[in-house]
Amino acid sequence: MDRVRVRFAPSPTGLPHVGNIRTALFNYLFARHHQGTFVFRIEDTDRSRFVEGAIEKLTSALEWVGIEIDEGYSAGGKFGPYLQSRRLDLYEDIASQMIAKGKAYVCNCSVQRLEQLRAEQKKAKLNPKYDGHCRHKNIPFKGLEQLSQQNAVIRFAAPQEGQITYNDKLRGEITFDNRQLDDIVLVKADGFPTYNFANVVDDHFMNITHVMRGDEFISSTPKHVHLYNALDWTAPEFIHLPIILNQQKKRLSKRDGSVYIGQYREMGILPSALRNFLALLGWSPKQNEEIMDMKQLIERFSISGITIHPAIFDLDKLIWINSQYIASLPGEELFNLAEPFMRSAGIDTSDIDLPYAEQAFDLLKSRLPTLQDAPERVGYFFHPPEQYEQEGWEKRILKVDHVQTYLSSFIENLKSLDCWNRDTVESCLRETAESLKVKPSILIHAARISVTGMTTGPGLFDILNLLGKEQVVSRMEKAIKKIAEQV
RNA sequence: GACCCAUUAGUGUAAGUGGUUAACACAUCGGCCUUUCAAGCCGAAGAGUACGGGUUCAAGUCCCGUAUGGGUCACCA
Repeated sequence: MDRVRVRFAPSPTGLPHVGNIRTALFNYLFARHHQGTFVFRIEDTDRSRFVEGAIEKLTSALEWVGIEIDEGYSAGGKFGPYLQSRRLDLYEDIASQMIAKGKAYVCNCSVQRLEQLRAEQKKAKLNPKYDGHCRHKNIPFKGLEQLSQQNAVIRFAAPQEGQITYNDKLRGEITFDNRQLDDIVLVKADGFPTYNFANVVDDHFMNITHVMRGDEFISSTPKHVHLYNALDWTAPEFIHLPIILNQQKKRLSKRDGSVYIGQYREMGILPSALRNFLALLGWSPKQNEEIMDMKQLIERFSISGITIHPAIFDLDKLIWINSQYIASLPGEELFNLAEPFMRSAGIDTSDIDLPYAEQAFDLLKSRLPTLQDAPERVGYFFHPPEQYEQEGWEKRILKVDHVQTYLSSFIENLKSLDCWNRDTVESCLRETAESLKVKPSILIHAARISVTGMTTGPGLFDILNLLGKEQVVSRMEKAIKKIAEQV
């Protein structure tokens, strides 16, 4: 096999979608697995759909999930430019060569005529298809720039009989009847090439060996193969990736919540987790291990593991993967990642002691599905509880006889502690409970909600230890005051 | 409508060229651990492979049909 060269070639028409990045990731993993090259090309041939800033967002989405561009837009390389709108001369050159050889022709059919033609064909229950009206009119080609004045396009003189078969690496041979195919437009009246044309020309000149793209291109691939044949070029290998559907097996849409990469970032999904999840969307490794870092993904990725049925986007699974990654992170790193989420929830982290925050996150990380959950779940390490969880407060405080007495004696005993650590705090609580003749759990639960405002969380002694004597005492005193108000 | 692609427990995926009682993960349920909630560990239940034919000693695996879902038939990509 030649040295692998693959490309990710999105059009800058909107925000980067999970499907886009999944395609990019598969290409990237394949390239890296074979020590090949990952090329990033921008297909901006539709000027009406161009969205300002889209290219930058695409680039940063790739960067965020850890895909490095070896060659292409923003990275450079010897097959550039990698922006199709800057390669117009090339397309013009190839198109005129094709016209000269009778493989393409200028067509000045009006849009109205084409619409009418399609309407009639539809009425007659025929396949909508260009009828070759201009195929033999030999309308002169005066260059791309003249096309709009001529109100004309360039069409491919496609083979009209026989069959075309191409090999899809995953599905095997796929055959189409040439009569089904059309004299597709190669260059539009605005002088820009169509996807079908530019994609073939660029893949050829950029020496692309494998085209890995969404399976919506299965039906248009025979047209591309015809173009390669007409130009006497060798076609690359084709690999069509399954579409991504939602759990209702419908096309993933905005209504499903999040389809754009940026939204996952906002949700507190780690890039490593999203990448891992995306890799599993339409691909499965030979072994059963599902948590894989980039290195492992590259090592294990192979075309034979790609699925051909639709891949279903399972958000629960993504969150599970995310929690696995969060739990495996060192507290310090987790804190850095969570800090923006803490800030936007109104928690001031500017003068937090780093080792302290680190420990807090170490305690919490096995119960943190996403970074977005951090403010709510670790908040009490950064500020006293503003309110107490209603049900828990009733059950663990209001319904417990003499609870104020219990807490008060616990406070007194804690105050007299010389050495404050997890063990001394624990034995202090257990001794207090014993002298009060209550089960330790009564005191534990009451202390937990008093100090954190919550009924769930890490082990109480870890919490008390980290919070420190001063905080613990003042929080419990505050809780006692609140009890007094309510009794 | 025509053409092309797909269809395995609730969900996602595995089962190289057809060959033991269809495997793994998520979710679910139970147990252990424990002050709670998670995590972790152990275990359970759950499909006979969309449906109907056929080929074969033997079929998720090959062939045909039907159903369902999806894609393409643009001067979009």
